[in-house]
Amino acid sequence: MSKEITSRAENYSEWYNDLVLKGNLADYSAVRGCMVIKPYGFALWENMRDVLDKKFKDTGHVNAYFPLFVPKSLFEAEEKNAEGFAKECAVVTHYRLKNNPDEPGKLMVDPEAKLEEELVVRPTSEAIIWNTYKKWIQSYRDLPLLINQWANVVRWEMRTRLFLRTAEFLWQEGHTAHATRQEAITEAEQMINVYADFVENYMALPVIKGLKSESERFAGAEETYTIEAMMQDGKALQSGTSHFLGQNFAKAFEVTFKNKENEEEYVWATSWGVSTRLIGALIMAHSDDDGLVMPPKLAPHQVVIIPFLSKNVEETDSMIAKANELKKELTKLGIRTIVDSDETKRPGFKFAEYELKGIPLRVVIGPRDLANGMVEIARRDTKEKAQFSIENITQTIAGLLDDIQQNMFNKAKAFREENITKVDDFETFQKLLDEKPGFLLAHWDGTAETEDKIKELTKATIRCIPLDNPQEDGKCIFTGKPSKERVLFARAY
RNA sequence: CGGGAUGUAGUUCAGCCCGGUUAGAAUGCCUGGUUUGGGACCAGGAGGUCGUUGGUUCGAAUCCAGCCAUCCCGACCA
Repeated sequence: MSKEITSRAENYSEWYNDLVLKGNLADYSAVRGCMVIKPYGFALWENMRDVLDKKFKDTGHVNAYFPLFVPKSLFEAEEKNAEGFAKECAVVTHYRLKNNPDEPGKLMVDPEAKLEEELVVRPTSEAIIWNTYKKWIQSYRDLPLLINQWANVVRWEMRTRLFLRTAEFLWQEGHTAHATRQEAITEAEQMINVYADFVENYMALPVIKGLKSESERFAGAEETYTIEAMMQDGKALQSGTSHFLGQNFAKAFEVTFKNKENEEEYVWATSWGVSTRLIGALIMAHSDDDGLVMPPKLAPHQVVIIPFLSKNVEETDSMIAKANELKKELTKLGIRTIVDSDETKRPGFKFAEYELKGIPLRVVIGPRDLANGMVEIARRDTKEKAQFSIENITQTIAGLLDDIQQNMFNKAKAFREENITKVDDFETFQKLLDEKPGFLLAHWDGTAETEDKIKELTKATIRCIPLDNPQEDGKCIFTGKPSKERVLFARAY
C-alpha cells in the first residue's frame, strides 16, 4: 500500500528502481551517479564477497591493496588500456582548497595548489599494480604471483543506473603474473569457471561462458572470457570477465624475470573481476511484482519468524518464546534467521514487508496452529503456504531452503532456454529482437565490420562466442560469408 | 555530450498558468486508546527560511534571468 511497486509489464526499468529503493538495498546520493548502498544491500554484497573470497583463496590467491590514485604517466603506459578508459576517468588536479575572497563562507580550489602530475582515480588497477610487480618479480621463483584486491573504482559514466552502472562501484580485481603463456591462459580460464560456478550455484542464475569478440574485448587484453546471463526482459547482462593479457602489461611496465636457463623473459598476465553489478543481475533475474526474491545461499536473512501476538499476554509471551527458541536452533545450523515480534505492526504489514525484501522463508507461529503442533511456512519463490509439523521443523526448513535455491535456478534456466533461438536469416533476427527479446544464436563472418553494422541496425551485440561451441558450417546472417560456428547475440545492459 | 523533465514537510505530490492575510494533502513520525491469522481504526500533536543567487513588484512558492542538483530517454560503458 504505502510501497506500491511498478509492475514489470508496466515499466520494467521503473520496476527495477522500485525494488532497489523500496527493498532498501540502496539509495540515491547527493553525488552525481553515485549511490549509497544501504545496510540490507551491503549485507547481500558481504555474503557474495565472502563466498567469492573463499573461492579465490582456495585457488591459491591472496589479497592485497593498491592505491586509489594512479599517476597519469603510469596510467598511459599501456596504450590500449589507457585509450580504452581515457574518456571516463576522474582526474585529481589540485590538493588544496582555500576561502573564496569574493564569496565569504565559500571555498575555492587553490590555484597555487596544482599538482605537478595529475592523478587518475583508478577505473581499473592494472597500471599501478604492474608498476609494483616490476619491483616484486625478478626470477621464475617469484612466479606465479596471484593477487586479488577488493576495492572501489570510478568510471565517469554518462548515464548511470543503480547497481548496474554507477560512477563509483565496488568490485574485486585479480591480477596475476605467470612464467608461461599457457599457465596464464589456464588461470584466466580457471577464474571464469570460478565466476560461473558462483553465479550459477549461489546466485541461482545460469550463465553462458564464452569469449568476447575483438571489439568487445577488454582494452589491453589478448582474450576476454565472459559469463553472460539473461534478465527477465530478455536482455543480456555481462556478469563477470576474466582476461588473458598476454605480455602487454609486462612490456609496458618492463616486468621481466630470469628463467631457469638464465634467460630474461617478459611475464604473462591475467586480470579478472566482478562487481556490485552482480546485485543488479540478481534482482533482475529473480524478482517479481511483489518485490525482491533472494536466493537462499546469499539472502541476508534466510528465514523470518513471525509470532502472532494477541491481547492475551501469556499467550503472546509463549509465542515469542517459541519463536526465539526456533531461531536459536536454526542459528545453530547456520541458518540466518530473524524474529519479528514488533507489537505495533500487524501481521499483514509484516508479510508484505518481508515479501518485498525477498526473504526466502516466512515462518508464522500462532496459537491456532501450534495447538495442533503445526507452524505455517510460506516460501517466497512460489508464494506457497503450508502447514508443517513442529517436529523436525529445522530439517524441514533446511530442506525448503535447498529446494528454493534449486527451484530458482531451474526457473531461470527454463526461462533462458525458452528465449534462446537459432536464427538463420537477418529479417527474422531483427523481428525476434523486437518481438521476443532474448538471446539469438547466429552465424557471423568473424569481422568487426559486420559486427558493427549489426549493432547499428539492431542494437544487438555479440555477447560471446560460447566455449564448447558446436562446430557447424553455415553462412553469416548478414553477409552470407562462410562461418564455422554460431555466436551469441543479444541486446545488453 | 544531445533531448526531455523535476526541485515545496522524512517520503510522494498538489498549489504556480491568472502574484495578495496563517503554503495544503496523502503517507511516514510522536502521544493516548481500541485492535492484531494478509498492508487496522479513532482522537490529538510535531514537522516547511517553497534548490540557490539575483531581478521585477507595495507584495514572489507563483513572473523573469543566471547558477546548482537529481531523474528519465538516447550515444558510451562492468
